[in-house]
Amino acid sequence: MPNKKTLKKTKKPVSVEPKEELVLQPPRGMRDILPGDQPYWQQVRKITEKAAADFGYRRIDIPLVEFTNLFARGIGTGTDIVEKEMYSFNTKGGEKVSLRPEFTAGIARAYIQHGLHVASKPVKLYYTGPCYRYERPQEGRYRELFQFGCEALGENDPIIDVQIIQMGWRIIHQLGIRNVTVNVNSIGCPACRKSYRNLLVSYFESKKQKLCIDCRRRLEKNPLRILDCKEDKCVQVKMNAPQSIDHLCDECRVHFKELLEYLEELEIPFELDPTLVRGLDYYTRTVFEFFPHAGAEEKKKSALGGGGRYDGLVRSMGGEDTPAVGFSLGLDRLVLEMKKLGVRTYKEQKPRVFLAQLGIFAKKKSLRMFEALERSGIMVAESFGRGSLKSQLKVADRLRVELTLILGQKEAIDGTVIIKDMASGNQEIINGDKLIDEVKKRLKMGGMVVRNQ
RNA sequence: GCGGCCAUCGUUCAAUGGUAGGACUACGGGUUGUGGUCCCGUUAACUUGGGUUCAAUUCCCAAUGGUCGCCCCA
Repeated sequence: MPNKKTLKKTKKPVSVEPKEELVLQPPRGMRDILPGDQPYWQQVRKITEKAAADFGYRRIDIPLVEFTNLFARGIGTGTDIVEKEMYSFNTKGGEKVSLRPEFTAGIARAYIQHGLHVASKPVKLYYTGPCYRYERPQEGRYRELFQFGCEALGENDPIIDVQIIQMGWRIIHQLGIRNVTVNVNSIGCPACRKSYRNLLVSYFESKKQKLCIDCRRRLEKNPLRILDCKEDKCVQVKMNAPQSIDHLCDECRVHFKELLEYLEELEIPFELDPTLVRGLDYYTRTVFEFFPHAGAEEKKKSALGGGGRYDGLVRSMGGEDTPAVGFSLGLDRLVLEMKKLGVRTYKEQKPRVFLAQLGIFAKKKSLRMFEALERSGIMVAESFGRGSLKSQLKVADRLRVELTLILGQKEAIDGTVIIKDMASGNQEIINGDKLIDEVKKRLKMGGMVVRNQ
């Protein structure tokens, strides 16, 4: 008889069209959020939606799929997100579409399309849902990521920028993540950015030989990004580089100055970070990121969220001139951070009563009894599929219920129920009509006893 | 897209060039309708594809996935 190995060897070479094997795993970077993690997610949903409501933001849902050029135009063709991270495909009808890598472009589109600008300004919108980026996954970084964010459209006053920062910070704080600072910077408007850019280029040109290879390339393509580089030698060079905040035009400078004043008014820890440059083209003036500070031994952490002003986006997409500012939070990262910090979430509602049945007649009757208990607001657990009373009690014990109701053949016929106190083990036969009242009474008593101890 | 490390029951940790063992969990049992401990049992894994070899879970290569760093971002 051939053994497994020889079978393997004699197997035919893979045919042109091999039978596709079912892989019990989602594609790379995709993951399940299992019941064990749901309390965290539930908490995140609760806090974010509360904050949105408190600040007067209304929910908007936009499609997961948009035309690819919406993102290309909105986010910028030179950005990494558009250049190499989009899930793009052609539909059967030949449309070029992509899964959204972020929300802002789609929201700007919807804002223009539906004439949302007729509402009084600012128009405040919030969103939540998945986005897709084809990146190399690692901790806190997935190809399917969940975001929550807010956009305020039609308001130029820096106080709204601060309010946006306040919201983001408050959400993070309320989730129990207390070790967070806000990094802020202003990258100016297109006009002053252009002159600053020239200044930067000429500065780095003079120090070109001291830069890393990547940065020499960036010098041509996107010199602002050199400020982000972590290479030691580049860090050295950029220490003395001209800073964007020193070269803002008058209007942008005033905007930023006011923003800082407002920010100081709040008790939010913030840091001016002249090297903060965000990767999306549409940003103007204010940019910010929420950073958890790492402990001494810990590696550096990635941003929990960020945002900024995008005064030119709506106009560039064909809408009217609309200053706007927004932020988004990476929910996966928030959950990750909550878990790391050991943040407590709400307790799942646990059943306090277990219903056990024995025998065919009782089994049938227990269905109704279960419903009656549920209807009167008593959360009941059961394990109807199990036969023996013993195994049902084991389950009841594992669930740590306070009471177990036992409905056997005899009780079912008599119209009674055994009510068993799990702590003491004492049990009593009571009339079926009085069951609900008795259970309610006992559950309250149980609570009192615990408190008096 | 680039580089490092890793890959064994559901989880976790072993061992081994001759196909794998424990712990936890799950399920069942320790007689007739009663739970926590204890005891017994059952289910359950070598990521995939090549190569070396008489023989690969073990060695080599690749793919895939995970993780970490870079890039970038939430």
